[in-house]
Parts: sequence; C-alpha cells; structure tokens
Amino acid sequence: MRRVKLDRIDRRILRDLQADGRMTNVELARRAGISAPPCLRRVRALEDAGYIRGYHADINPEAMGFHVTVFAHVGLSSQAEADLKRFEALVNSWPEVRECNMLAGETDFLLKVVASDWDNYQKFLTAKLTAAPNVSHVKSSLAIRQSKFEPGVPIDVEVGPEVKDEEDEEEEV
Amino acid sequence: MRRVKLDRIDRRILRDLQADGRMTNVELARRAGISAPPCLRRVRALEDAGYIRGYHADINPEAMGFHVTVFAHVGLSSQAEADLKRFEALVNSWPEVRECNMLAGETDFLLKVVASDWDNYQKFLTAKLTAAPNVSHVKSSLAIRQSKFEPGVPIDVEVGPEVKDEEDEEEEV
DNA sequence: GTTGAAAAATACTAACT
DNA sequence: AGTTAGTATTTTTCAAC
Repeated sequence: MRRVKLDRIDRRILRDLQADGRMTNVELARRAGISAPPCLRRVRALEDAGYIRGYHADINPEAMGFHVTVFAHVGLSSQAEADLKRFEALVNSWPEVRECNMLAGETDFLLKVVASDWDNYQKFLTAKLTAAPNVSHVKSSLAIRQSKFEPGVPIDVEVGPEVKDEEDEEEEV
Repeated sequence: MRRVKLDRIDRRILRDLQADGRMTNVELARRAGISAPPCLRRVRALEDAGYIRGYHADINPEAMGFHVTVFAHVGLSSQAEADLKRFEALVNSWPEVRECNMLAGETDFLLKVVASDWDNYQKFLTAKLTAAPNVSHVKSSLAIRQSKFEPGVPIDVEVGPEVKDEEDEEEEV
C-alpha cells in the first residue's frame, strides 16, 4: 500500500473511473492522453495504493423493491469504547443498514437504512435496532425523496485538497 | 425501459456486480451457472430495464484528502414546492454535497458533505449553504468515523422484497 | 525508473443451433 | 440458453527515453 503522489493524469483516471467504473482501459487512456499500458499500470498502482477501494454496480433500490430509505439517529447509553465497538459489530451484521456513521458531540450514530416499505422498517426497528443492547433512543427520519446522489468524492483534475508537488513540470508547447 | 421479473440468476448477477463492478462476464457467468453469452444478455437487459443505474469506482476519500464528512440538517423557511426545487438545484451545483435527501415531517433536508478539513467545511457553510436563499437553519454533525459503508442495497439471491414468479422451474438433479 | 509499442492471451459480441 | 467464430480488450514482454 505505497502512497504515490497524484499528477493530473492520475486524477483524471480516478475521476473517469468514478463516473464510469466499467470504462475500458483504452478509453481511459485516450481521455487521459496516454497510451493504454501505462494507463493500466497507473490504475493498478492506484488500486494497490488504496486510492481505489473497489468497483460497484449502482443498483436502483426502487427497482429492487426497496421503496423506503430511513435515516436513524441512534443514541447509546454507554459510550465506552467496548460498547461502541459491540454496537458497530451488530450494525454490520444487519443488511438493512447500508451506512453507519458515528457523530461527534453526543457520541450517537447516524444509520442509513433501506426497507421494502415503512411497515418493514418498523419491523427492523422493533426487532433489531431498539432491541439491541445499549440503545437508549432512536429517531427515525423517512427520506421522502433523494434530490442528489453522487457516489464518492468530487475530483477536480487540476486542483484539489491533496495538492501534488512535482519536481519537473514540463508542459508541451 | 422494460421491467422484467427477476429470477435467481438475475439476482445473483446483480449481487455479484454490486460487490465487484468490474467482474468479467465469464466469471459472472461461471458463478451464475450459465454460459457467458446469455449472461451478458441478462446484464444488458438489467441495465436497460433500469435495475443497474451505472458502475462506479469506489474512491477512498481519505486518500484524496477529504478528511471530514459532515451531515448537515437544513431547514427551509418556505416549503413551497418551487422553493424546494430551487434549493435542490442549488445543492446539485455544489460538488461538496454528495447526497441530499428530503426528510418527512418538518420538510427539511439531510445533506452529506465532504471537505478537506473542518475549516474548509465552515467555508462551505458560510459561503454557500447558510448564504443560500430560503435556508433558515443548519445543524452540522461531524462524522467521527464510518462504522459501515456498503454501497447499494442488500440482495438476497433466494428471497427479497421483489418476489419472483417463475412458470417453469426446473432444477437439475 | 518510467513510458510507449507490439506480441500473445483472454474476454466480449454477434451470429446460428 | 448454448456453441462457434469474429472482434476488441487486456496483459505481458520488450525497446527507448
């Protein structure tokens, strides 16, 4: 897991693969302005370095019958690290929960939960979430509609949070 | 965009492609227990029917320098549909916001925002979010750590919300 | 040490059975 | 849905900068 500095080409590759994870290597190379072999090497290097965690098909939840998404704020009684870990392990075993984030301040959790309908969500709520040890309170917020859904992070080819420092900068004139 | 009924093989394909979006068609076919050409035909059909919305590389935010994820609860002054739409359009123009869900009840929004650091998030907050028209209040919750992150939906090959009805069921003995 | 070019191996696509 | 054949892509090897 070597950390390599990213240049413009790497950023472009990451951006394009985030937009279309099944883009062929030749198309990727064409857009990046390099030939295919070095492009593929860069992709492998980015994977090995941990920049790319994986590739996923984006499945339409509605089509699969998951008509409701609920954000559940969960407060725990004990905030001892061992208890937090135990809760997290439990959450990881529940397929309904797609994301779980621990929030700062009140040491509570925000869960993104999918279910076929509201009735089914409540079954999850009573049978699993509120029944779990250490859970003190749960506030469920039904997502009416998803205004925006952009997987991943914003990647600007030219400038970004992780600035690159390149010794020899040579641009073609 | 024809809606087709899913059988076990379709579910398996969707599950495998969600787990690994770059899985080769031959591997996909091998796992599904069919040969490659009909497997590819199924994949194309699933794409056309809207079950598969796309494919994305999963980029590590930390590696890209996005060290903070913040969930922002946003309340609006006006809940008129036109104002909601205007806010949603604005949100869509901000790359920092990766997800935006409208919640039931108080007609407020839950935004998932990424930034390089807390300072940079506050810049977004003051310059964009709180400065936006119609925004009455914003409550920012910093995500300390991500306990679970499973893109997509749970796909059980055998049983799920969308039940299949197959006429001719013939299992090999 | 990294990049570009050409080879072989493999996978994908489109016919037909 | 399976088989075959043609096409494109990936991967390896090798030469050049």
